[in-house]
Amino acid sequence: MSTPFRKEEQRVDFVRLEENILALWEREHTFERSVEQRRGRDTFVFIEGPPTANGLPHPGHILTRVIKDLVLRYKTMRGFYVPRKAGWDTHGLPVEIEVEKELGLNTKGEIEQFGVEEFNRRCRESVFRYEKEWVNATKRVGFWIDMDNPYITFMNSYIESVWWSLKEIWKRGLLYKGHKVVPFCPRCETALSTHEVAQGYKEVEDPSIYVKFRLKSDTPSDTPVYMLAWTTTPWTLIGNIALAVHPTHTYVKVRVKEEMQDSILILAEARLEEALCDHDYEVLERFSGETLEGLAYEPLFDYAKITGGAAHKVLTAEFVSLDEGTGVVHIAPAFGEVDYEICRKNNMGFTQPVDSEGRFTDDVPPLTGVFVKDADRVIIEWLKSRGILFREAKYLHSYPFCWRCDSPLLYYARESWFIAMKSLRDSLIANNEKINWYPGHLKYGRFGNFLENIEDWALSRERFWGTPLNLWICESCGAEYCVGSVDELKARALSDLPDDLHRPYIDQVVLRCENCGGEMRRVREVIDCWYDSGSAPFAQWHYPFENIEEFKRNFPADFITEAIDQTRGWFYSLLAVSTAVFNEPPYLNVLSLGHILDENGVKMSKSKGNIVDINPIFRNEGADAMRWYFFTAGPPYDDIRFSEREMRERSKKFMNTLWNSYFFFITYAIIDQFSPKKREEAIPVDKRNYMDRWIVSKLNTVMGEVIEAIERFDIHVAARKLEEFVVNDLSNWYIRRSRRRFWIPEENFDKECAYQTLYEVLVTLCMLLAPFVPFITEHIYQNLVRDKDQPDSVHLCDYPTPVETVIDSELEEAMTVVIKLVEAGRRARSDAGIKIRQPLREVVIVSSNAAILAKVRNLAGILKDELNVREVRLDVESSAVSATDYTRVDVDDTLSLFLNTRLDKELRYEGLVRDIVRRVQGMRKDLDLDYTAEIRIMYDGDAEVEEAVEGFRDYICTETLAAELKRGRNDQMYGKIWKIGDREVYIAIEPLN
RNA sequence: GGGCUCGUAGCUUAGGCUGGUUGGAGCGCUCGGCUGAUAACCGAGAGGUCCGGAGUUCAAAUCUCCGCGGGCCCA
Repeated sequence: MSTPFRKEEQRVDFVRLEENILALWEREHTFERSVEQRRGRDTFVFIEGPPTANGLPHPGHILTRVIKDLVLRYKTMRGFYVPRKAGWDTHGLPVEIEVEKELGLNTKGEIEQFGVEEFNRRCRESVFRYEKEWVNATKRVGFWIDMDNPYITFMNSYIESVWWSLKEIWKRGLLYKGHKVVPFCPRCETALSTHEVAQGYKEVEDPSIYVKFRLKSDTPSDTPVYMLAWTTTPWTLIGNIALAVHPTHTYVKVRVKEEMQDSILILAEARLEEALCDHDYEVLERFSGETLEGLAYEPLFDYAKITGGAAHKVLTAEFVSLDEGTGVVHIAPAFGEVDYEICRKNNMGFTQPVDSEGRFTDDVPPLTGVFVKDADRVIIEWLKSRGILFREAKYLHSYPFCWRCDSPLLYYARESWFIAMKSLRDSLIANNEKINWYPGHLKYGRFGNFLENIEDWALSRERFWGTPLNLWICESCGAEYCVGSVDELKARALSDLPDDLHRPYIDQVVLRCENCGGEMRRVREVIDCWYDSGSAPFAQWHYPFENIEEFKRNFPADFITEAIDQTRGWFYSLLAVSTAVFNEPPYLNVLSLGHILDENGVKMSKSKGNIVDINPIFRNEGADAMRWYFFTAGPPYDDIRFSEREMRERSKKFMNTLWNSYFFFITYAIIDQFSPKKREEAIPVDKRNYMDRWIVSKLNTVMGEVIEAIERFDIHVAARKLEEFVVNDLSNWYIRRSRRRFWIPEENFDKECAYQTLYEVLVTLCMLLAPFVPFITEHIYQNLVRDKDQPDSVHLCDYPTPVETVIDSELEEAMTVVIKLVEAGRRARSDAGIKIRQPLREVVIVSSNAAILAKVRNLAGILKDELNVREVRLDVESSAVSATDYTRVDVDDTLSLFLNTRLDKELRYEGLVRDIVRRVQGMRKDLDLDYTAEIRIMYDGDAEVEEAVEGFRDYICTETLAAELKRGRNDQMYGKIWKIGDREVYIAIEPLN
């Protein structure tokens, strides 16, 4: 009879193993089959958060991918149908910036000169370049996802779905045009993302001026009263629309001595000292800020063309700070986001005296064409000459500069299209109610708070590479039309449609205005790429133009996961789009992951140069090692400090132990030609010995705990339970305690039980571990399971579920007690200075708790073996144990162990013999003998040695596979003189053949 | 500046919701032991202001507040 198992190397090359498994999966289409075989079952819907393909994948991306993979493999094994469509986020400024760098372009003007057509072609190309790296890493790490049919946000079909959804929003009147204040680089003529802004802060000195705004009064002859405001950007005064004070803080009216004359000023009481500096003053009145509300003041300049509302009034606002300035804030809606907001809330007007290059427009004749920062000096002089500059100083603060060209950024209002998310606030909150967040605090914490204070979504971007905003405006009558599909566009276009819906082609498409018959042209903007990815639930299906049923079956998603920074990113954009279009939550469970930090707990970033390269890890440690490290390092929702050393140690221990357990089995199963039985032919678990019953029971208990933990996304808990089982329960206890059962040469029932048990445990363990470490488990499974009736991949198996009938908690508890007693016994030996090899007469277990004693009684054999004692005695009280002969160790209040440490001649001889056997075994190993090789032994020593050896002759021969054992010396053999205790023993061996 | 979150031995961490024996474990270190699956394992030891401070309480790593530090998001 031939063995069904293939031999294994004791030291395995995990990297090569993984490469072989990758090839196997490829060859056998294992992934596709794992999905297909569940078709018709309940669907577990997952949406892949499309990676932004503008850089190489780093460890954080890998973490996200393996967590996704774990959950999806697990759900598949649990019987769900889990299709997985890959996705690529391909639009957006980051892609454009990469291309700009390559081409050496800096401004939008330069891009237009270069040609939008070619520019966008390169953007499209660059995205594919990075995609390759992603595909490789994704495959290598074992993330099973369908990358042959991905959704790609730049595809016409995707764009068409996005257009459709925007039209739905437009039809509901939720799409409007407004202004948005953005950080803007006047030289590059482009808005910067907050991320880019954050890169460019510098300490600079700016002017700090205190300006007097004269309040209007009914009688012009009155002594003028001024509001004293403070600003560090004098040029923005041209755009002043209002002043703001805090509603509840105390303000004062003071008489202040100035060089020429006294003046009456109003400012916050708390700012008096600092703002008035050395000036003498006299407080005339005190009042709260709200008394000032609505007062009108004289404009500083009359240049501004103000549209859409009132101007030059005092407003109240909570954001007014008393930490600096005067407590009176100058408000210019064109140059500050809070400024813009407060004006809008109070129906104030708007004025924009600056053009897109940061120069004053024709509206400001003396300054026309002057760059705003250069106007500061001029404006200060004007104010001074008019006597309304109260004070001038310098102010040191950090201010953002363009990371690319180093120009100071301007906060600058640009026209922008918005989605009125504020009006959907209640729906957003209601939909959030239906979502389970992991970790739970996000639901009402970071995310919930964000929804409570939601702002309208500034949707448009004045850029090139993005989904074109599908709005056409009539040149004659100003009518606005949102195109919701390609067909619609075709029907109204005056020319043929381009093959590509991107700029610049789409900009050529002119529509006939239904209103006046005039020509409609598209607005120039593209849309925020967050809207693209937020549309994934339907746009990946090209809904509603295709796959209507497919979409309905896959909405809402059961599960998504990304890193925590996506809370206001994709997690939000999904909810926002879905709420606006369907008024449904787009996902029901969301797992937010922590970030991967470097070894020192600092975020990995390009600029810090601390990004760990994952490719060497794949080459040296392998994917399973990395996966296991990520799964066990801590809760998935906490940050992980990535340490390669830690990763190696953590995974080595687990992977090696798992491998060695398997290797042990394979080695002996081949020797014994063990072949696995079908379930119905196997020896029933309850007929097997207690160790077998224990490990099976433990396995099933752990199984339950693992499933429970994964369902809660406590992946670290599940992984650690499994690791503990493999290392402690299986390897270090079950196999170590049971190995002699495998060494018995002849066939017997107990050995069969041991083989069957270890076999079953290993196979089941592979299934339990398959979602975590898919490579090694597949490899082991491939060798262990050869039956044609069984699935031919571990990933095609059902996830094991606990069998209640084999769980024996009594036995598990008993074993726990026994393990504690073994530890106590070892300690007693250590305390008494007697090594384990020396047999002892007895150990006495004393407990007042009869139930505990009963448990120990059944497993007393283990104590005998582990503690190397002849007898185990149980007693309810310790009085029968004499103090002199026994070493006592307490396990707890109710359980103690007494080790009899008295040695007689017989025990000493046995100890001596054991030492000799141990030396012989070591020498066999020195000679690299096969486990089954027979040997001849020569020994020499004093009379006691001879007496001991002769007394245990059979024992020695059996243990060392010796056919001959003689006293004497032989220089031809491999010999050594050993020091055992305080005597010398000569031992020599040679193999027989 | 604001919100959320994390902060336990040299390192990685359990426990924290539900306050209550001497705060567990792994790696590393020292000593001793064991070893024919296991560069593995076992025993002992050194190593902790549980980030700091205040409060609640008979009792705080745990609950509350205020700081400090890391992270994320937002200003």
